[in-house]
Amino acid sequence: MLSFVNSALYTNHVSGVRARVRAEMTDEIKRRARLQVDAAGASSLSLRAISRDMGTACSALYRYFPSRDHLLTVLIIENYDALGAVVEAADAAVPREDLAGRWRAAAGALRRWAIENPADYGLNFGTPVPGYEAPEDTIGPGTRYTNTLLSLLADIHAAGCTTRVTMPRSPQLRREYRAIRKRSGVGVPDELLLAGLTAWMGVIGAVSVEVFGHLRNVLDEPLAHFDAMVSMIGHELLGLPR
Amino acid sequence: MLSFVNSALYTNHVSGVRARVRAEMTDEIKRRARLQVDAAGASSLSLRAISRDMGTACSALYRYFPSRDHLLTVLIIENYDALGAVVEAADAAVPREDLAGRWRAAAGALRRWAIENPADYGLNFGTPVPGYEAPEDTIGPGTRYTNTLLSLLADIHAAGCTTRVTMPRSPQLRREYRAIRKRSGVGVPDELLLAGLTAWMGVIGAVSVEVFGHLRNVLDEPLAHFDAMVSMIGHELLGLPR
DNA sequence: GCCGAAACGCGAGCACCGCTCACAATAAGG
DNA sequence: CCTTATTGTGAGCGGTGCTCGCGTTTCGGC
Repeated sequence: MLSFVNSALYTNHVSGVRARVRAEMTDEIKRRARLQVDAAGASSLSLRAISRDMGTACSALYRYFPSRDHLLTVLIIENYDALGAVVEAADAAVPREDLAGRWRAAAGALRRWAIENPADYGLNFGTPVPGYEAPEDTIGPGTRYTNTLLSLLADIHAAGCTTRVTMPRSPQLRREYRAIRKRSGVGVPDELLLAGLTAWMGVIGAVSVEVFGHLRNVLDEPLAHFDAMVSMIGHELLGLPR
Repeated sequence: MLSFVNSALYTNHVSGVRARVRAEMTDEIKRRARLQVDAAGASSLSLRAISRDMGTACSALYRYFPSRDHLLTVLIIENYDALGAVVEAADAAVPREDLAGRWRAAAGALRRWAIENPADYGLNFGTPVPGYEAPEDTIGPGTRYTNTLLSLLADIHAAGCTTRVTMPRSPQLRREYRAIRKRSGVGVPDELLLAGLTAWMGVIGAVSVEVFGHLRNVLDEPLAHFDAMVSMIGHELLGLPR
């Protein structure tokens, strides 16, 4: 998929009255789209409904977004950015040396954002739209919250925390981890990388299971369990002090 | 939502030619629906397309399924059943006393089913359809694969495996876990329950992250990491022998 | 075997959707 | 001022889920 954001059309010029009203229009469309997604899920986002609410012709919206999927892509990008912002802020609010507190804060912020924006979380972390398949524009912002977790992992390693986790004797897996280190620039040993990936997937799984409704007849108040799980993962897998 | 499966309409009588052709028709609709879901995702399941392929009027399908959502519900129930079957079979194929092997087999079977049926996995474990919200008919079959994991957890406890995991001093969480024990009838201690829930959520998270495409620029071959993670969780959290 | 009742298939139709296109109105810039 | 690019419009195409009245077919009890 081409990066429509930077194409000739759909580009806001830096100056001029027309550019300003165009930006306002774009924001208004996104705002109403987000309302619809939050109210009834991404699958029922309707450009016609937006145009009806705005009092314009439905075809006018295609001057701002080439298709419904592109509008969804913009929402996904903004979601990744918002999630990255809250995770970064939560991490930054804890003293650098309190590694366990930073881990708990980052994981808790991710969960809180998901609980407060379930439709947005579902849009980014749920079932992908069939023909859609994540355009290039999304992978950049998508790494923002994972970068926070990765640099936390690097700090954990730098602080000398030792994992109890051991690596299996798998050359293929060691090659994979080496590639991750190269791409991310985070030089943590294999054992800590395995622990960190497991911690990440555990948090994503816990949040997904809760937000997607699979805990309805299991836990009445999932927050207590989530906190216990995150603390436990930090101590048992990441080697953080209690 | 009412349990339409047992309503006066949509119920197959036990005898008669008409009942048989009705059952065949129902199966044919489900078969083609599953083909559509696997090909293009659940959101693009179209009763009209099914009727076109079958050469019948689209309104005729409503004699068999009251709505598109009810057809999806039936598919979800069958998915839970199929997943439960493969997890049970994988667990049953390992000697009872090989607890670590059973854990690896069950988790691996869940992942394999998800990889082989990504659209079905997304249907059951992904973003829920907005107005939909899991009717009562689904929670029964939905517990089948979790029951396998729960009884495995009970066997782990009965075998005397000791978890390193410790519980936080939270009366609320202990109350929640007591309720889980009561509902499930599995009498494992709080620490093992915390470890087991974490293990379950870790597996769901790992599978979701992979199936939903979030590992594309992270891991080339996620199987090796998944196996390492599952083994590590079994050893470090569930207290299983290596 | 007959006959009323239930189930069935059909086609038209309603309201909605994404998206396209020719056309008119409008604003920007040389 | 006037050309040119941008914007808004409304009709229209093909698609969707779903409803309803109609005629037909089959079942079950008498």
